[in-house]
Amino acid sequence: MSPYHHGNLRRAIIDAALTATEEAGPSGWSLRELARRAGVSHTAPVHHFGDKTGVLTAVAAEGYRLFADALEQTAGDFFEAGVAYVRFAEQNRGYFDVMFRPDLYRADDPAVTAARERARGVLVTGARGLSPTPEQDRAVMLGVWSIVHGFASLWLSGAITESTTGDAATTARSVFQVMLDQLLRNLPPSR
Amino acid sequence: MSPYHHGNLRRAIIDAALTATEEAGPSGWSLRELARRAGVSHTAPVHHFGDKTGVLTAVAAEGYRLFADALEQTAGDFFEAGVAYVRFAEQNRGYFDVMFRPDLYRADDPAVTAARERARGVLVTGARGLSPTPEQDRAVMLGVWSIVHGFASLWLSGAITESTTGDAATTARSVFQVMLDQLLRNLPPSR
DNA sequence: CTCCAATCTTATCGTTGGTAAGATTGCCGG
DNA sequence: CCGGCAATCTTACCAACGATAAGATTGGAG
Repeated sequence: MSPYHHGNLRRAIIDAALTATEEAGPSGWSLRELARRAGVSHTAPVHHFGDKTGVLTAVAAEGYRLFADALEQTAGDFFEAGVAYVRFAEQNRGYFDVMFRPDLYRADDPAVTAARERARGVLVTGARGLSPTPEQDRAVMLGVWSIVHGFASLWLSGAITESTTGDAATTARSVFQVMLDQLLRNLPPSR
Repeated sequence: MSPYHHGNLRRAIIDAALTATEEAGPSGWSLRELARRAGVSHTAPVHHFGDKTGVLTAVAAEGYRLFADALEQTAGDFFEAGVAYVRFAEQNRGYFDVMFRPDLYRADDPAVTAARERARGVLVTGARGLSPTPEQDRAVMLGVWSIVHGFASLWLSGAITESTTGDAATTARSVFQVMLDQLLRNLPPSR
């Protein structure tokens, strides 16, 4: 029937973790359940991930890679980077729900930190020159990050969805417009 | 030695859940461990909470009550309500880490929804009249909520702490100042 | 003082994460 | 073509977990 060797078990387990996370959250599934979904014994994933934390670490690493890709593709348009942030969260909540829960995985994993820093870079460079004074660069960066991340988090937790029609990106656009309008318009000419 | 009846097991279990959550996150402890910390058998909590989800529901309910209290005490000063939001998250992360993870508890619990709506009320009424036009009231409310919640979340996840000296409230103050400055200053006179 | 209801314990079950030891198979060097 | 090694997967097992059932203890109302 099914061959002894799965073929691409690593991929299958990660995919199973993603769909399971979308269905019941990162704490709503067991490693054994992922193995069942992949059609292997419950210890087969050990060889690829070590333990359950390893699976979540792999999900986080892959998530941050895709996340950084999505942000970088907005190339320069800082407003759209914010929208992309929210869109990623909505369309990839399996990744997102794990990524920002560092207590669930090994946050110091090299693959994770590398991709995370890449994503962070888009925010940092994008916020540079957005603030009235250079001293406030950091505050603006944190502010923009906060509003974007906060909206995405609230959306995923269902706090916003309830009383809203349309997708997250559309709603986010109108919110960011009001909140960042003056900030984006009042750019000092020299910076 | 220890009496058959604990005295106030419900309180003891909730407190144990809070400290355990602060130490290892809401998924980092077992119901049996809480019972051990309280010095009772591992099934004693059942009578008070039903199951593990019941404990987390009780934590969330109590958290939202304290949260609403903290927000309401800022009475009118919307800026300080935002700071109080962040301060609550920092000083009560045991509660906060559970509250905004509705997949962990029964989010439709009456006690939870009541206190949550009370907290939400502070935000909604505070944001009213803050936007340039009445049509944008909702967008501003979501925006302010997003930035405040986002900052608190990022702080707790350790994303901000790294490169910052001082407590969360101080940093939040400087961030909110930059981001909400113009919004708070440009209030239309009539509203 | 009695009895009932609240509270807590012991016993047990199926499931989980993790480890150890062994079976299967792809594949590389000869 | 093939021998053997390393990667991959399995079965067997363990302690811990969440949950349920049945029974023991105790405080308090009448």
